[in-house]
Formats: sequence, structure tokens, C-alpha cells
Amino acid sequence: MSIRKGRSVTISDVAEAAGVSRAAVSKVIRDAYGVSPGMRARVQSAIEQLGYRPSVAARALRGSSYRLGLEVPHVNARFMTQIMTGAKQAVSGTPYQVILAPADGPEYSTLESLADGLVDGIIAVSPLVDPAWLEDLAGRIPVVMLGRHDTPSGYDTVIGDDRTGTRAIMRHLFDLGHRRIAHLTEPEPVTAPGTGTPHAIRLQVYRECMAEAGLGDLVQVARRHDDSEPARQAAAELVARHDRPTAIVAGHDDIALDALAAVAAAGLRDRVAVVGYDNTDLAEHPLIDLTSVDQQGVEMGAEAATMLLERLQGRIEPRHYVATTHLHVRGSSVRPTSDRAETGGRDQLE
Amino acid sequence: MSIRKGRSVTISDVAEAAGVSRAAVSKVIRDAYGVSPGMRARVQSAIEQLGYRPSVAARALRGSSYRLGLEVPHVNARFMTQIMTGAKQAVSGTPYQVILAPADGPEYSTLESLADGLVDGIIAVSPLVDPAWLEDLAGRIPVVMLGRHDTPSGYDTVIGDDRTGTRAIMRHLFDLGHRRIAHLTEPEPVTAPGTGTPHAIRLQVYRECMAEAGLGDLVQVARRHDDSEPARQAAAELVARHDRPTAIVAGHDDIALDALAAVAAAGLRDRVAVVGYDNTDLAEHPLIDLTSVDQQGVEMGAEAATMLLERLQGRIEPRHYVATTHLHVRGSSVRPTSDRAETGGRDQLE
DNA sequence: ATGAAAGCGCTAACAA
DNA sequence: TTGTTAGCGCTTTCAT
Repeated sequence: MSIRKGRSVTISDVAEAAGVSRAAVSKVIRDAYGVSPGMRARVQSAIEQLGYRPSVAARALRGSSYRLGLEVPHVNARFMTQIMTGAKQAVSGTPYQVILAPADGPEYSTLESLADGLVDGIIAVSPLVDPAWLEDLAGRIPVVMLGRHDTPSGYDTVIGDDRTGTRAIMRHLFDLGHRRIAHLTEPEPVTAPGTGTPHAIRLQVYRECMAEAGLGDLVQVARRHDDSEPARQAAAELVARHDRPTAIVAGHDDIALDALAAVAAAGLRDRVAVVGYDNTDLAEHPLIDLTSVDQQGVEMGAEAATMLLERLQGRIEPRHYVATTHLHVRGSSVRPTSDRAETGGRDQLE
Repeated sequence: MSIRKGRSVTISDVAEAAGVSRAAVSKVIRDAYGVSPGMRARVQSAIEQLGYRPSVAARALRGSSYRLGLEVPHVNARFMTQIMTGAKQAVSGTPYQVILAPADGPEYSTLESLADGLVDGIIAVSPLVDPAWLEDLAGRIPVVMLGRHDTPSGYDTVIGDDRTGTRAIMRHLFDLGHRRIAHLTEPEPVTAPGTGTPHAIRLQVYRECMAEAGLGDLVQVARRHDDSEPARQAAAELVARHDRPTAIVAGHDDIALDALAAVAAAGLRDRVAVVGYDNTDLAEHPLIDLTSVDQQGVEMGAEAATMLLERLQGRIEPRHYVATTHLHVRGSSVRPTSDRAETGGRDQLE
């Protein structure tokens, strides 16, 4: 009769029902040291009987909320699915849960709102936030950043090997005979040199590879016009040019999808190659059939969550993890064909 | 000098800095009644100076966390993107934030973990949880359920007009001349009659339409073998049958994508029509070009969030919102062709 | 209009 | 091993 209508059952109710102290109940629910089997049993059964669930708010106020926050830049970024899957996988079996906070706007405020005591630790994909600000944030709450090529001291990082991945793409396209290769990527800010974002690296490596192949004058960089706008328009403009590229290297699969759309709409599906990055689940769809670099998104997510748990257990020194990449060649890697059929279409007959 | 290293600034720090009471600061940050302009100004500037951010945990313990939880069954369900977008839209301008909790397993525990004081209200897509259990949950925390065709008294619902949407699909296919129409949907539990899930309704209406058209004996229902497994395998089996359907009505776009994959892999792209549901962003991709029913996912998400806010402001009586549907006809709606080219392929030449 | 004080549910010292 | 006690940071009566 201690449960008043409308009020949820608290630790005191359990303690009373089990005839023990609240501290004892607290220890049981946290699996803490110093409880006799007998007491544990009595408390457990009282918990079951009353349907007790500890208040996250109260726990958070005093210690941990047992929640990890995953901040992602957009609700619909397909890559984040892999990250989330990995993170959930990594925390399964621990008392921790993962919650997702899509930014779709200023990342600072999303991150802060997570840090406001909602979660015990943060995994974030925020390429543009200031490193110093992050160090500060990391001083208040454990942080693991995804996709940052810096080596900060206050927080951990998990990245893919963008250099190797991009080189694999370029070599693949060169091998196919492509020379006029364009790069379709994110708006300026995300790709500015020195920012250390994956997209900045990919752009830089693209340039390097073109230069090394003596194709520096064929470099073409196109961008999504606006952040959170599809890249379709930019891709359409790219393929409409008189010096149309024979291959488009997209910054990631979502952009590649838009490139494929533009290429298909222009009826150039077998004349313009498209390569993506992330190897999201759609890449292998037979109608998409997109060549893409797998950078082990699930593993990255799992690693990030694991690192966070380590920090929550006391690790102080930073860790920086680099995931390996693997190029998946698919149908979108068409060979170049000469525009003016002067070679008699030999390439196509092969 | 009141800010000790490593400790975040609290309401007391602000109060002290502004030379007022903590209660006063509390009122200011909540925009509550009873603060003079002068005091408000002083407090505001103290907040700015110290970079004060209220602790969500402490607020939640005492009142509200100003967080709304959105529970979705899977991380990668494309439809949830629309819901989330709408929900974020609806709370923008309010002090509330939306956080996402993907279930990918037992929904009960995900919902409870949200209800454990993390959020002030819950929006959930959980077709299978017990209505009585939900009523109980709703007694402790405001709840809006998406995609439940019941009319509960304790919580609100937001649904699409599955009946009309499915009828539109069937009529469309009949008009194209299809008779052998199959339905590819979720595993048994989600589509069992009487559950009132959208998929149960869609299945039922599919059967009704077939029967009304005198095609009851051509009814073919196929399912994803396992929950959280792609429907590709089931779709492949469907198109490999000797009595292969000329059209496949998919339970939603994700399933339709798998159906398209199987159809494409079998080289039947222009012989088997595929129709989806939800009109997710991929449907309009030229390489997918999927006919699909738009059920206003963004609007549903916005409506759900708005209802939740209403409840937080005191509404008690339940509301039930039904979104309208609109069929988008695209290239995947091919006409039927007779298998044994006895009609001389007239349909194709047309 | 403002402040004092109690307490939300829990955990972490410390005592017993 | 178990219980007592003092807060965590905030909101909310209730005085003033």
C-alpha cells in the first residue's frame, strides 16, 4: 500500500518492502560490492514485485545516467546507421544505452544539450566544431569524436583511413583508363584544407593523385550548393559541361547517389563512372550497383562506444583509432568511352 | 572565483554573481511570472558571463527535462527520417528537444528506459506493444503513438489513412491491367488481423480489393522471413514461382526496394510492377523510380510532437489524427505482359 | 517582486 | 555486511 496512485515507485519503497536500507537497494541495482546473497535476493524480489525502475534523472544528478549520446550531423545521413549499429552492439551487455541526437543545425548546441547532464559520455560526428571548444567539453564529459584527423589530448578519435581509401579509388579509376576525373563533395567549409575533416583529406588526396598522374589540369571539383541540399543539381551541372568528366568521385555514398541520379537522368549511365564512399547498404542494390569504399562504419561505431566505456572506467590518456578501408568494385565503375566515336567504340566491344 | 576547476557552474553560482536568490534565477531561465526587468537583465548577464547551462538531470528530478523521446523500431527504417524531421520542426522555437531511441529489439525496454525520467514525453512507433501496457505507461508519462489504429483513451495516436492508401494502390494496378498481384509484407506478428497495425490493415485491404475484383484465388502473400532481415530473399522466391505475380505490393518502401532488387536481379524490371508505401526520398531516384504512397510522414511527425506538447501543457482528453495519403505514380508501375508472347507483345509496343 | 527552505530520488562517504 | 546521513542542482511553495 505504499504506492500512491500516479506516483512511481522509488528506491525507498523498495527498501521498505524488502526491509532494508535505501543504500542496500542502491548497491544491488548497481551490482556494487558488499551485499550478501540473502539481501540481494530479497531486494531483487521486492524490485520485481513493485516493478521498480531507478530514475535516470536522480541517478544522473548523483552519478551516472548510464546513457551515451551519439550526435550526428543529419537525420538522414546513411552512414550514421552503421555507426549507431556498432555503438549499440558495443554497449549491449553493459548497463549503458545509446541515444541519438541529430543536429541538423548548429552542432554546438546539440552537443551542449547532450552535455547538460543527459548522458555520461558523447560520441559525435562534428567535423567543424572548434578543437579548443571540444577540449573544453571533453574536460567536463568524456568525448569520442568520429572523423577528425587531429590528435587531441583530451578526447579520443575514431577515423577511417581516408588517405588509403581515396588512393584506392583513384588507382582503380586510372586502371580503368579514366583521366578526366571530377570530385563531387561537400560545401567549402567542410573541405577546407587544414580542417582535418575526412572530406578535406579526400579532396586533398584526389588532387595529389591527379597531379601525380600528370593530370593536374584536369582537376574538377564540384560541390553541393548548400549544406543539407542534395548534390543532384551540382552533379547535373557537372555532366552537362562540354568537358564532362568520365568519372565522378563522390565524397560519400549519399552524394554518389545524387551523382548517379544526375548521370542516369542524362542517359549517361554507361558512359560516366561514379564511385562513392562508406559502402552503405544501398551501394550493393542491383539498381544502384555503386562502387564504394567500405570504411567499416559498424566497427568504427563499436570502437567509439568501447573507448567511451573505457573512459568512463577511468582511462585518461587519449586513444586514436584508425579503421581500415576496402574498395568494393561494382557496376558503376564503367570504363571511359571516347565522346567522338573515333576509336570505333573499341572500348565498349573490348 | 566561485567556479572551481572541473566543476560546472550551477544555479547558485549565477545567483551569487547576480546578487539574487537561486529562485530568482530559476524563474528567469524558465520565463516564469514574477521577475522585474532589472533583475532579469542582471541574471541574464550573469548567465552569459559564467556560461551557465541548467542541469537537465536536476531539472528533470524536480520538474521537466525539456526533452521528448522518439522511439523507432529500427535504426535504418527510412520512414523514421520523415517522422524525426517533422518532430524537430514542431519543437523548434519551444524549449524542448527531441532525442531518438532506436529499439532494434524489445520495444518495451526501450520505452521504459525513456520513461525512466529521461524525457517529459514519448512519441513511439511500436505496433506490437500491448494496449493495456501502453495505457499504463501513458498514466505515468504523456505518450503519442504512431501507426496504431486503435482509439485508446490514455494516449494520442497519429496514423496514415492506410485503407485509402492501399485502395489507391490496388485500383492503380487494376487499371494498369494487373490481376496476379502479390503482397510482400512483414512477418506474421506485425500483420495479424486485429492488431490494428498499418501492415495488418494494408494486408486486409489488399485481400478485400482482390476479392472485390473477383481475384480472391490469385491472392499471394509473401513475407520477410525474419524480422530485421531484408525481404530480398522472399521477393526472389516470389518472382521465381511458376505463377509469378505481375505486380508486387510492398508493405513499405524498404521492402519495395528489396523487391526491386529481386526483380532486377531476375531481369524482370519491365515485366513485374512494384509499388511501395511511404514515398521515402529514394522512391523518386531515377534508378529506383518507385511508385509509392505518400502518407505525409513529416506532417505526422510534426503533429505527433505538437500533440505531445499540448499534453505537457495539460490536455487530458485523447486526440487521434489521421494523415491523408497521395499516390505517386512512377516508373516501377509497369503494365503486365503475358508470359507466353501470344499477344505479340502488344503491351510493350503499345 | 523577491527570498528562504524543503525536497525530488538517488549515491557515496562514513559509521556501526 | 549493513545502515545513516549528507548532499547532487534544481523547482516550488510559502513568507516577506
